[in-house]
Parts: sequence; C-alpha cells; structure tokens
Amino acid sequence: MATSFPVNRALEIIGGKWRPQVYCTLQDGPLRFSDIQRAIPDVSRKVLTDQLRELEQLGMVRRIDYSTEKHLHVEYSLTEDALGLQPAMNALCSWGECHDKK
Amino acid sequence: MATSFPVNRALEIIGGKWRPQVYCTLQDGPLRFSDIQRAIPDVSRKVLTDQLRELEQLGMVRRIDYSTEKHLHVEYSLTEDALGLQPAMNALCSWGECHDKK
DNA sequence: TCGGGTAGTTACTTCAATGTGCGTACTTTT
DNA sequence: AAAAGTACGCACATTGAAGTAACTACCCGA
Repeated sequence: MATSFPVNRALEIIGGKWRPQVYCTLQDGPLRFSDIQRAIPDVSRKVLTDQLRELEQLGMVRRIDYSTEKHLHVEYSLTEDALGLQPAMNALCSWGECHDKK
Repeated sequence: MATSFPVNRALEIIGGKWRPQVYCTLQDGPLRFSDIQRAIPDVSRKVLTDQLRELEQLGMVRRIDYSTEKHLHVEYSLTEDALGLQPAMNALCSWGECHDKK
C-alpha cells in the first residue's frame, strides 16, 4: 500500500485541498468553527466539518465543546503531534516561496 | 484559489498517491521507465507515465531520450528545483516515522 | 418578529485522479 | 518463429474528494 512510506502519514494531515489552510489557521491557537470559516472563506461548512472530523480522528485536531444551555461554543486546536509538523510545514513553505516567482 | 498558500506549490510535487514514491525513487539518481516500475510495482504504466509527464511539466522531472535507431532508452531524473525539496521531505519522513509506532 | 449568529446534518451531484485493458512499434534473446 | 523487453498511446470505467443546497435547532438584539 502507499502508506508503507512514512511521508504518507504526514501527507494525510497536510495533503488535500483544504488541510494546509486548516493547519495554518489553527497554528496560531484555538479557534471556533465560524472563525475558521472566516479565515478560509471559500470552504463550505460541510467540507470544513468533514475535514475537522477527519483530522480529529487522525489525532491531529482537538475539538472541545464549551457549550452551555445558553450558548453554542466549540473550539478547535492542533494537538501536540500535529504541532510537530511545523518544521516540515516551514520547509515546504519556504520552498514554495522560492519557486513562485518566475 | 488554494494555491495562494506557498505550501500548495510543494504539495503539487509530493502530493497525490504516487508522487512521494516517484520522488523518493528518483532521489537516488536517474532511472529508466521500467526501473521506476520495478521500484513501484503497484503503479500501472498509464498512471506512471501520466505522473512523469505532469512532473515534467511542473519542471520537477527531467526526461532525457538516449534512444538510437537500435535501442529505446529514456531516463528520468529530478531537477535541481525538485532536489530542493529534500529537507522538507526528510522532515515529513521523520515525523511520519515517529508517529507510525503506536 | 425579522435578521443574524452559533454549529452543525442530510441528500444529492460533479469532477478529477486513478485504474483496466487493449493496441503500437521496434528490439534482443531463445 | 516465438517470447519477452523497452516505451509508450487511447478509450473507457471506477472511485473518492469536494461542492451545492436545503434543513435543524437554539440564541440574541433591534
């Protein structure tokens, strides 16, 4: 299977159309669902919830429900495991920045 | 568009089902088509040629035709641009290795 | 009570990536 | 003469990721 390569574990997290944005958005700290949506305006609610659920199952995103009887309040954040990908993300970003121009 | 993120430039190269394998296989030097196939047995001829063509168009793979009237001989290798991704690849790999076990 | 905010779910559709199976054309080896 | 290697191309089918649109259910402020 493709997952015999260790890279693919990492690509499950940051691969796909929206995951890099979700990752980058959550890097700066916990956010509510609607804040993530505002940060990534082009993603639909459905796709965003799908992505967050999948990332949660992969152990990369933590979902904490602070809702009371009065208010809905859910926060999403990256787990420590996910934060371990930051060096790799930075390497990918800096490569990307060098190879845009032209 | 999603490509506003610099990460996505890099994910065009190493994202997808077979590209990490192709990348890793060619890291060790130029190979012929059939050698790549032997290194990645599960990929079909069509998909492999598709991938190589796309990576060539992205400027990540160099295709050199050494054929004579006698022999077909084509070699594929990574470009210098693509080799610039090695630090990022290593970072992804080492993250993946740490998070397999368990 | 009307619009806007919170956080979703459900059903259906579309589209790009991937896979299957065939044919081409020319070679060397047995 | 037949089989097997090299490097493809083409037509089509399947699959999975992503998108669209509508619905739920509750709260707040004007």
